[in-house]
Amino acid sequence: MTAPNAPRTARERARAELTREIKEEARRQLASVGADGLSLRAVARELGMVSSALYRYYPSRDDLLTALIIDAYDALGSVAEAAIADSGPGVGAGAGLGAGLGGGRVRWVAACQAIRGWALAHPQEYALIYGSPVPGYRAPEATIGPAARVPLAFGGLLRAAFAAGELTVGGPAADPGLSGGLAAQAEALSTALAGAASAGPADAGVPPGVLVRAVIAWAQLFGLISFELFGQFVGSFEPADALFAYAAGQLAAFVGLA
Amino acid sequence: MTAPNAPRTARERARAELTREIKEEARRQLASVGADGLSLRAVARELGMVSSALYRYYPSRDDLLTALIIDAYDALGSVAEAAIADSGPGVGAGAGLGAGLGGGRVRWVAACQAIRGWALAHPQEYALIYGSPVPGYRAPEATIGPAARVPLAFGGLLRAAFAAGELTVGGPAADPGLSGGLAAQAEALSTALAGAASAGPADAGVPPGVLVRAVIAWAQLFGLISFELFGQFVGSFEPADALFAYAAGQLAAFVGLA
DNA sequence: TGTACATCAGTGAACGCGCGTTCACTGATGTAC
DNA sequence: TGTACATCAGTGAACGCGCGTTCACTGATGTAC
Repeated sequence: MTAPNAPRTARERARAELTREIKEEARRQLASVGADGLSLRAVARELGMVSSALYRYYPSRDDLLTALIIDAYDALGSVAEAAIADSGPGVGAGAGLGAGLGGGRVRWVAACQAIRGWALAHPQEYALIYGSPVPGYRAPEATIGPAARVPLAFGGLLRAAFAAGELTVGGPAADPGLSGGLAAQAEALSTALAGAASAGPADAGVPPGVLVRAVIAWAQLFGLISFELFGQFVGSFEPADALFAYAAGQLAAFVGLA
Repeated sequence: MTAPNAPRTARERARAELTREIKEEARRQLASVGADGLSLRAVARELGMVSSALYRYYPSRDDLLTALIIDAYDALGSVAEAAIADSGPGVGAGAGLGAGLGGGRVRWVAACQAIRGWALAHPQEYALIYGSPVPGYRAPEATIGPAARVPLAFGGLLRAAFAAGELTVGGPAADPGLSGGLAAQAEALSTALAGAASAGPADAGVPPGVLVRAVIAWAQLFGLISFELFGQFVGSFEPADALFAYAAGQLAAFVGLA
């Protein structure tokens, strides 16, 4: 049996290609006019077809938007995953700058930098998934999986670091501990993470305290990127490279990555 | 001389009132349809006037939007300022929960909570000023002052805490120090802050390291709020009250407020 | 206090625009025999 | 290999909508004498 999704006939090949081209043109327009300015008619115009023809490929404008959202989540997700994978276990132990740092910390910083890099290169796509919601648009279920890739990547990183003994649990002084409700939420998330990851049942979950801090750090990461992208730093910390590098390191320390 | 801006004639009173009513109706619509859905015609319709009449009050749609943006910044700014002022120096030293906490820390947490509270109560106004930029809209200079109120309030808080000896400078271990460029940016911001505040020339500025951390904390605050508001916590940390309370405390510690 | 003129708020019609979506159609591509 | 039919991509016109903004107008309110 050959690949079941490979297009065979000329018609199928043309359809697959146009479906892709429409999405690419839509992405191009998204980059210049934003999500609300995205128009089927403009996309069709640019592609040299009549607007009604697009309906053979996407049943509505919202479906096209959904495709772009899923693509954006997937792109950012694989960027983060690749950054984590590429700064492998050997890097931290190697010579030079990385010496003395745990692999987990190196991977954490690499992931943060990679995410910021993607956001700066694709601001409108970033805004599409992490900016204010498009009014009247309700994200369908199909976006949930792709949206979870970045948090899952961080979760996997932490699990590995914890297993390797690189996590300083409850490190910083003056940690008042978690309230009951917060601990419960963290526990629920921990088991969800354990279920989603391809981990054996004996694999211990990350302690809830670390998880809570990781969620905070995750939100912070996107807070920094949004501020930079949406212009809150104009006139002070711009360019924000140094600020971001510093913050990424601080965040790693905050979650307990030595 | 009486107040020069007080309306005297019936015409002037009517004009002032309608200018306000238009803005209020626009704010109401903003809350339900978002910034892009805001339409002059709809506002006029709701007010029982003809759309062209609005042009006697606001020269264009963008001017109306600008008025809403300024109002939103001002509302959030005064909420933050009030929270800081109301949790005065005596609070931290009082009995009960606050015992042992510095006034600066109490004020910090109060400001964070107040900002979050306003954002949850006015999500669309929050999105207007801290969400993704409205495409095609360029914020005029008049928004700069109001936009600065929240950062200035935090800045004043830190200056007061520093003067009171409540700031643990360079506290947490493993602080790698600031790179040259980052330190320079922080210094520039510090002098700008000192100039903006109503401080005597002998008033010492907050150390740059603290300032950098404060900026990071500031971005984090809005990262958390945005995640909560824009739905990234759906299904895990929702409600986010406990998470936020914990994070606010951690942030205070991060900037050095004991 | 009364009158003549200037100012200004609000009207209603219109301009010109772009949008998403539907629908009957034509012609090309694919499939079964 | 050839023919008959089914499938599907793309066309072009149209529907119905709402928008921001302009403009000549009327009638009411304010001001100066």
